[in-house]
Amino acid sequence: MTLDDSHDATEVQAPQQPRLGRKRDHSRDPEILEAALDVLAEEGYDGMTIDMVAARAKAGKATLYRRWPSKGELVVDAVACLKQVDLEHLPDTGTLRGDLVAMIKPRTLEDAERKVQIMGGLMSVLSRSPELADAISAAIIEPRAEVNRILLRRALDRGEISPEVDIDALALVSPSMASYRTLVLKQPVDREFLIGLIDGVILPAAGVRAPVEA
Amino acid sequence: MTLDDSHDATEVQAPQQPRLGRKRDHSRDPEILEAALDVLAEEGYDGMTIDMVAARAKAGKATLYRRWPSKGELVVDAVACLKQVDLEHLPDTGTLRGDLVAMIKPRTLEDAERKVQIMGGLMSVLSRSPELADAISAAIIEPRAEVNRILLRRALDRGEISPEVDIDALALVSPSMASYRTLVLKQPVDREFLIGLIDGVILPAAGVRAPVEA
DNA sequence: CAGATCCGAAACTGGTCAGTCTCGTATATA
DNA sequence: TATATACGAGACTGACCAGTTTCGGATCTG
Repeated sequence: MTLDDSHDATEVQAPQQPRLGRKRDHSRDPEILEAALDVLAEEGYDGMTIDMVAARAKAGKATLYRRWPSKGELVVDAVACLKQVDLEHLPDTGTLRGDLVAMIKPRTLEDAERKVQIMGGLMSVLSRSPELADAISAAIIEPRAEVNRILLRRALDRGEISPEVDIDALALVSPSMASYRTLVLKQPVDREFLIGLIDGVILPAAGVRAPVEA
Repeated sequence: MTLDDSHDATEVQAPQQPRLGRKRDHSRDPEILEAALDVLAEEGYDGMTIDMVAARAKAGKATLYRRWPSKGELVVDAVACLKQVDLEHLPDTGTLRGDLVAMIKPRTLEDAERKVQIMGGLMSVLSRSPELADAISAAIIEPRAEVNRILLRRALDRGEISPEVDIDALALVSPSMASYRTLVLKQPVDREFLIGLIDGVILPAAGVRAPVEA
């Protein structure tokens, strides 16, 4: 949304002639947005300053304001630009447990942790800014839930889990517990934790029979 | 901690002579701390100003600084003053489900919601202030987990759940999902949600047989 | 009533930060 | 080489806010 009518589409990928010179061109937008996300994850919304973002992107503060009218809109854009999980290429191993375990990849864990940190840094602003709340929801919250819904629905179609299971509710178990563990308990969401979550909570709640005795 | 060596113990409950005059006395500490918690829950740490707290407590800003050296310490004190759950008088109905359901009381839900809001408002500051992180942990996070651990341990002793269940992990399901629902999804943690959580997730994960067919 | 104490109100100080503006430079076109 | 554009750097402005100080009034003590 905030993205459509602004600049990204035209400028970010504008080919022009990328000269030999270092990195100027036009449109350093992606670097700036990435810098904003980094600062956001580390400092939170209120702790983030425009100077921090500019410095990290090695850009001038004025450059940021040439592209975004305010800090708030920059952040909304940055969040909206978070790369999405590819819902088309989810693991399909034939079992719910297989799919869930296949989702555990170092790359995915890092990505998820960063998003959770960003979400945490924006937590107290969510109530103040519906725009931002929508951006976060669309970029982080919904996709994560949707992945689980898809895997659970497949398991349901396969007859692996009972039709009485509340898929929508169950899809939120992993995002909830991972966020809480990262933001509140400050503990790592690693493979061990996730396997325990899958075998100890999600599969039993889904009514899958043997929680796998190794 | 930050409480012990300061003032509360002597001033908060100092009887003195509560004269007929309106409400002066000495030690409006409780009102001030309550005001701080209210503002905190509504605005978050960075959104909260000392003037807001003073205004809400109908006190002068100087009065706050006469008692606390900084905003940070005021907040730490306020959080530490949150009234604790009484771990001695938990429901004991004879079944895990009975105990968990008995924990659902309007009073408790309100109290929990406020604490979660406060936690959310402090989320982005947790990394910057270990003191505050400790206060939150001791006042909000640990007690909530401990309640569940106690109920689960009782169920274990009763033989109601299998010894293989990871009680510590399971005790975090409810706090995690309730926090996520409140702070991220902005949906109410009401009786319906909690019953669904108990019957759909916690009891199955605990290995309790019949999830109760009404 | 006289002195001491504590209060709330509000003025004040200093630092920080969002947002603006200027300027010297580097690039791109021609 | 000349012109135009967009950049990074950084000075600047104005608002806001933590923390301090002042002051007039109300209460308690004697």
